[in-house]
Amino acid sequence: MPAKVKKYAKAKPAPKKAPPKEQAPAADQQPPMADPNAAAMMPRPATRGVATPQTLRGMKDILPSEQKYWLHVRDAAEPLAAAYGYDRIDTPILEETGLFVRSVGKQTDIVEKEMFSFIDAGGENVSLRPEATASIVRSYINHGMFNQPQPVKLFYWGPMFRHERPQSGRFREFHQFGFEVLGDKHPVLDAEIILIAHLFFKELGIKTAVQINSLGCPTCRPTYLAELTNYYRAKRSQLCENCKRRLLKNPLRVLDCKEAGCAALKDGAPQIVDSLCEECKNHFMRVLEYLDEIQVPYVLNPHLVRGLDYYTKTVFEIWPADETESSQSALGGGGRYDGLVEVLGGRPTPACGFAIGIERAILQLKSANIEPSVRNKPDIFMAQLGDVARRKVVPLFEELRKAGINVASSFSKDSLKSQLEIANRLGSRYTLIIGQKEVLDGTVLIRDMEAGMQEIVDYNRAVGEMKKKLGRP
RNA sequence: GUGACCAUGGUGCAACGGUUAGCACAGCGGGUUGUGGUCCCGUUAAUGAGGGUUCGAUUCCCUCUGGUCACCCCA
Repeated sequence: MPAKVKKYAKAKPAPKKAPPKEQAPAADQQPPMADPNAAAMMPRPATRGVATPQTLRGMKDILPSEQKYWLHVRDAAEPLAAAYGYDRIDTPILEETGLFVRSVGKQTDIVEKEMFSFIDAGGENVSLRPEATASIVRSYINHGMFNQPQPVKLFYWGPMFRHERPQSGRFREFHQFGFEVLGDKHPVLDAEIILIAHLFFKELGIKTAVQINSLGCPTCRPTYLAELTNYYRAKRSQLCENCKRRLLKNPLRVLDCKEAGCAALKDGAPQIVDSLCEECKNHFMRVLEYLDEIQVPYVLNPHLVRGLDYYTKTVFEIWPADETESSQSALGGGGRYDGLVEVLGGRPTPACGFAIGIERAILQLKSANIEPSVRNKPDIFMAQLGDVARRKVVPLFEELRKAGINVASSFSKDSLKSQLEIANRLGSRYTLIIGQKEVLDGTVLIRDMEAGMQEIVDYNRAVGEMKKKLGRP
C-alpha cells in the first residue's frame, strides 16, 4: 500500500513529457479515477507541454507568501472602522452599467474607457465595478438606510476593476477599502474621514501627505468654471490638444494636466477657493480648522481635481510623503459627494468618504522595508511511523488542537527523517513521536527540538504534559 | 489606448546560428533498518505561443500573449 502511494506521487508530476519513458504503469495506477476530463486534460501523445492558462493581463494571484502584507493592512484598517463606528458592507462586484455612468460620470476616463462592461446572457448591460462608492450609495437608497439614525457609517473592502494598461502599483483588478458617511453634512465628518485615512497610514508606519482642496457646489462651481474657461480661452494656443478638448468638456481637468505648457499656465489660473460661495467657503474653513485641531497635517492644493464627477466641496488625496506633484500614484483619495444620492434617485443626502488602494499601500510597506511578522510557529509537530501509529496520532493531534495548542503535522510522510525535517523548517519547539513501539507501550516520545533531548510520557498524559511544558493553563 | 525595453526549469542567473541547453537555490530520494537544522551523492524540471529565414534556431525577423517602465488617468 505505502509503496503504491509513493509510486503514484512520483508519477504525478510528469504529465508533461510522454515520449521518453512511455510505459504502462501510469495507466493502471489511476483505476479509481473514472473522471473523463482527466483524459482530456492529459492527451496521451502530448509532445510539448500542454498550454497552461495564464492569468489575464493586469490580474494576479495573491500567493501565500504575500498574505502577511494583506493581513497587516487589514489589521490596521479594521480596528479603525470599529473604533469610529463604521460597519462593514459588501456589495456585488457586478452592477448594471448605468449605475457607474450616472455616478462616476459619463465624461470621466473611468467610464469612457476603463470599464469592464459587457452584455450578459440575459441581454443586460453590466460592468465590473471600477470603484465602490456608487454601489454603496445605491445600497443606501435601495435599503432605505435614510430611515436609520443618520449619519450611516459604512466600511468596505474588496476588488475593483479598471481596464487600463498595467503599470507599477496599477492593475486591472486591484483592491480598495474605504469608509463612507452618509446623511450628514457637518464638516467635522469631512475631517473625520481624512483623519481616518491619515491614521491608517500612520498605523502602518508609512509617511504620507494629505493634499486637500474644495471643488465648491452647484451654486458656486459654475461661476468658477466660467472664470476658468475664460482664463484658458485667452491662452488656448498654449494648451495641449488634450486640454483644448478638456476645456469644453471638463475644464477642471485642465488644472490636472502635466504637459509643460499647460502646467505653466495653471499657476496664473483663477483658484476655486476664491470663488467659493459663502456656504462652501465656510464649510472648507471649518474642515481645515478641525484638521488643525486633530493635528492632521495637510497641504492646500488648488490644483487637486478628482477624476470622478460626483465630488462637491472637500476633496483630498493621500500621497507618499516624498512624492511631488507630478506623482501619479495616490495611495488613496476621497471627498464629499453631496449630490450623488439624489443623482441616483434618492432624496437629497449629503455624504463623504474615501478609498485606499491596498496594492499601493503594500508597495509602500515594501519600499519602506516594513515586513509584517511572519505567521506563528507551531508549538508542536506530530510525527508518526506506520499506519498503526497514524491512527493514534490523529486523535492526539485533535486533542492538542482543542487544548489551544498550535500543532502541525505531515501525516502523509513515511519516514521520521523527513518529518523531523519539516518540523525543523516550521520551527516547532517540540516534536511528538509515535511509532510501533510507543503504540505497544501506550506512550509518546517528546522531543525538544532545540535541546535535542527526548523523554517518554504516557499517551494519556501527553496533552497535560505538553500544556505544562508550554506554560498553558 | 500610445511608446520603450524584456520573456530560458518552481525561483535567480548562464549559453551559442549546429547541444548532453549549463550553474545555484528550492523540490524529491538516498547516505543501512525509527531522529531535523551541517555535509555528501543521486534525481525531477525550462527556451511563453504561432509563423518565417536557414541545411539547421533557444539564438535572426514578424505576429500574438504576458511582464516592466513612461504617457494618459487613477487607487
